[in-house]
Amino acid sequence: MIKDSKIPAPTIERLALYSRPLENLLKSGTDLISSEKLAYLCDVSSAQVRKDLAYFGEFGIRGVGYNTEALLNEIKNILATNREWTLCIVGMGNLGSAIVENENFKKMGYKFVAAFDVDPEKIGKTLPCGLIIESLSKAGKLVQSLHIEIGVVTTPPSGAQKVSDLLMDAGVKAILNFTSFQVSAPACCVVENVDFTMKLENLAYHLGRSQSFIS
Amino acid sequence: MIKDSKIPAPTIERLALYSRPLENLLKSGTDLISSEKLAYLCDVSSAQVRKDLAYFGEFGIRGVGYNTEALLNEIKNILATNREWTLCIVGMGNLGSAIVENENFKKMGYKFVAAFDVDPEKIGKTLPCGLIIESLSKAGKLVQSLHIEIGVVTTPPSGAQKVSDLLMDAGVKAILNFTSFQVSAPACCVVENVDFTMKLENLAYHLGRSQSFIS
DNA sequence: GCCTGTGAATCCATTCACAGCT
DNA sequence: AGCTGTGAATGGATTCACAGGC
Repeated sequence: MIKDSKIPAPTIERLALYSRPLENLLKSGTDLISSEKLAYLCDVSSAQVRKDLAYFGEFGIRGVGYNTEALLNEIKNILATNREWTLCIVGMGNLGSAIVENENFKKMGYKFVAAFDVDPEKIGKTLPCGLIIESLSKAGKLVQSLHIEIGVVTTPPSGAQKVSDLLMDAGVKAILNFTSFQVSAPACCVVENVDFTMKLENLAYHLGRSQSFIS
Repeated sequence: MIKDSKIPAPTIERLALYSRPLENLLKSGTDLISSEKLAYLCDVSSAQVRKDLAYFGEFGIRGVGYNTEALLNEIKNILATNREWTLCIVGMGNLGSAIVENENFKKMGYKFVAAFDVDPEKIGKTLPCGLIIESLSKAGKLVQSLHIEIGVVTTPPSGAQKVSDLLMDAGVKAILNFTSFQVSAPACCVVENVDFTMKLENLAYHLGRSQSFIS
């Protein structure tokens, strides 16, 4: 199904991007879409859309466009988002709680089956979603018995690497890290770091520059 | 202070990255750092560190390295994070609430001065941080009177563009968008889209591929 | 005529390798 | 000797432009 080995990382990110408007188009009954239109909806170039898709096959019809539903299915298949994934989360502060409760994740097939913390105050409490907060010391066993595939880290930054290592040792194959500490991992695992204070610093940079033009 | 116009976007992102370990090094009393060491801590190449910094000036001493404190200050100055920024947030669901409460933001100088929602159930409620949730209809006036510079959007995706437009019309110069809808903006404004379900899809892609090697 | 798929050309970012300073 | 700063070389990704099929 997949043509060949080396696909640019930005291409993968954009596939996820493309799937968003496709989902909407499908609901609204639009069953045909051109690269031009999809590109517009995602704020990229049409050549980019065509090239990205061409890495994985020939999904379109020349002179016509892409079938919305078929294309969306292909993308989901490529991204492996047409199945359920089993996750756990460590660090049940404000952010962690918000993330487990997020209905969107569940809708998209990301299912939290365990929540951990080290704070004795929190351990044992039941979350609105029904999960009971477990001691982090149980993570090793639960990752195995519940076949947890992805670990989400929302601890303070100082604990991020240790927690990630613990989860990966226990068998987790991917880490989604929300702390400001850049987590590293062996080649067998994948890590995504999502530090959103970094995004704010980016905004600050641009604002700072445009303001200095005025003064 | 800044050498010239076109600086690569990845460079800006990495400056924020560099500031994290520098902050720690400063606290631990390390007052000298080489590009090699800093690179190691951030998981990039030392040439990359030097090139990134060289866009903005000559901060190091040949044969010696960089002064930790001076370098951190330069970076903060470049990113314009050595001052306070005034923010508001729209959409007080789980995620929105978690973000306003985030102590880290405040510590870094990002100060929320208003929180909005459209849900009459939520309007008027007081948040733990002390802010009262206001009706979105008051956003126009409050953005002006409180000199709000950055708007954070944590609404459902369907409302993201409308809310962003409203905030930008009112005078906000930057949007941090947490919804899955890709918000676009006029040239005078900056938008950062932080869709973390996209990060999960990325992980799923890699996991899906490595599993298909086994089967 | 219209729109996809794709080699070729272009653009951009990273890495190399070394000159220059301490 | 050690480490920065930087032109030159390399490697990737995006855009161009058009051939191929509807």
